[in-house]
Amino acid sequence: MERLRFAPSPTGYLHVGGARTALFNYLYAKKVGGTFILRIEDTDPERSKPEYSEQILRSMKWLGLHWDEGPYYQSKRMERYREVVGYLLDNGLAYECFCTPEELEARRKEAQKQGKPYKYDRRCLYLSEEEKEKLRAEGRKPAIRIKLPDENPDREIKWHDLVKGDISIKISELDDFIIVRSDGTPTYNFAVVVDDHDMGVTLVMRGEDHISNTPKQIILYEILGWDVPKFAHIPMILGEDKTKLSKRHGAVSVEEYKKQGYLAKAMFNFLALLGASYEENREVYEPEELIQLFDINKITSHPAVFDHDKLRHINREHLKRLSLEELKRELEPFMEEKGYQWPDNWEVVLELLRERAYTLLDFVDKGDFFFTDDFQWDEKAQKQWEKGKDMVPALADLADAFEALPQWNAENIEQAMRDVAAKKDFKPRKFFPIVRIAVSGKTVGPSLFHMLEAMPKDTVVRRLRKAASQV
RNA sequence: GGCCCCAUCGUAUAAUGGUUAGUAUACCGGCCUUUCAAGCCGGUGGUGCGGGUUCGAUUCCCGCUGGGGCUACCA
Repeated sequence: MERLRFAPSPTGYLHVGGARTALFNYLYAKKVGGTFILRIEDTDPERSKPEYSEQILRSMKWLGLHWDEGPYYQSKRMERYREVVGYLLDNGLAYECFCTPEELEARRKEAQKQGKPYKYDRRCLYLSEEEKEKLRAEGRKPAIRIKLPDENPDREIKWHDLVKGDISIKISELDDFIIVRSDGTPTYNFAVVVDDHDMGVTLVMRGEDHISNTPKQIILYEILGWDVPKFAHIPMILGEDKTKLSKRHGAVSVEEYKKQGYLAKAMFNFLALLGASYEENREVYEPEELIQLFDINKITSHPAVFDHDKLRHINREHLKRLSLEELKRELEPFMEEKGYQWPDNWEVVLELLRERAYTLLDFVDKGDFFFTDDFQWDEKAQKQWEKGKDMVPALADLADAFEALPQWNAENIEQAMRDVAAKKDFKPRKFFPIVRIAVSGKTVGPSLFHMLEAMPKDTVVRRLRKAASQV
């Protein structure tokens, strides 16, 4: 039975990179009937914030990344870490280090200045009890370092990465890294090993930025005599400029995309296909399909640029697939935000609007005139209106014609419009856009006759009269 | 600087030791339409460079270049 985990640190919102890592773990676990564990890595008291944990959990739920176990919090497992450290210390596998961060930083800088690679020099490994007591008396609080095996510096730490293939690094590249801070809290490389072991994790799937941590962790497993899990490192997500995706690239948190009107399903779909593909000629999938299709061997080994255009396209496709009831439900928060009310014929309106909507936000932006009299005229509409000023008075005639219609339907509407245009000697293609602007404030939108049909007659007449009087 | 990872149209990807190097998106053009979309049709655009191996490399090997990651008492 495979056990996987997603282990975010609550130092910020869930961003799309983390979401994709979580997604791949989720897909893998679901595909093989394994367990998906959620663990919050909050060992850094400086940077971890509870509100971020909440935010991350919320984003994961929204995306449909449901975990089977957890969330576990590392901050609640301190006793266990102490226990393991005790074992390491008692057996001479780790040792206290009294060097301060400042001293270490200075040595690092010095080494850099001389162009030498920096490694901790193990000076504290050889401290006598008296010396340690003296340092303690000075008020120094020791950190704890792991003692790396040093019998063969040429020895290579290697593993077969499920995404990257064979990776190896000489043990001499590593140094005695800190596993417990002087305040007693464990560091990432230590806590992660203890947790993954305790939680029975069989496959560690995480971002590529963790590759260099992997050898350290493998050594820890070895020193502790524990089984080493499988590893899979998935490539980073990059921004348009091909550097690691970050805030300066614009929207990066899952929450933001939700606010911008993206469907959870679409995000799920897009992320699952970012750095993987399953069938030619197809890219729109339901989450269940992606679970069935998931194959870790299909994940590419190079980083991928986050393409907003593609996301928009995928979102549009999912928007089209929704039933009108589902669509209405998704739209509810956006309508509420704007203070809009649903018209009785909301189905007709949504049908008209969704043909050119990329996001949920488009419905309330591009379709504002369906929901309120207080809609905005966009810039193009203003300009075109100015150019067609001479036709504006005719809108009053059109209002009269509309009022006289026995039946408010597209055919009658079209006929009335053509009649008025003919009577005034206007070309339909010149006159119709003016009508559109008068009732919607836009130059583009749904089929005009059907759009008008979908609006209450009195609203249309009112807007035409108001516009006509603006000359 | 050191270590590690990576390299196919702008982007995401497919493919094979021999193909007209495919698909999607984006872009451009046409049809359609009152407009914008959608749809249909068509188009521009790619194997980073240099060596090998080979009858033949985009594919395999090496080097280079380029990009990315890590280099913390962050995760």
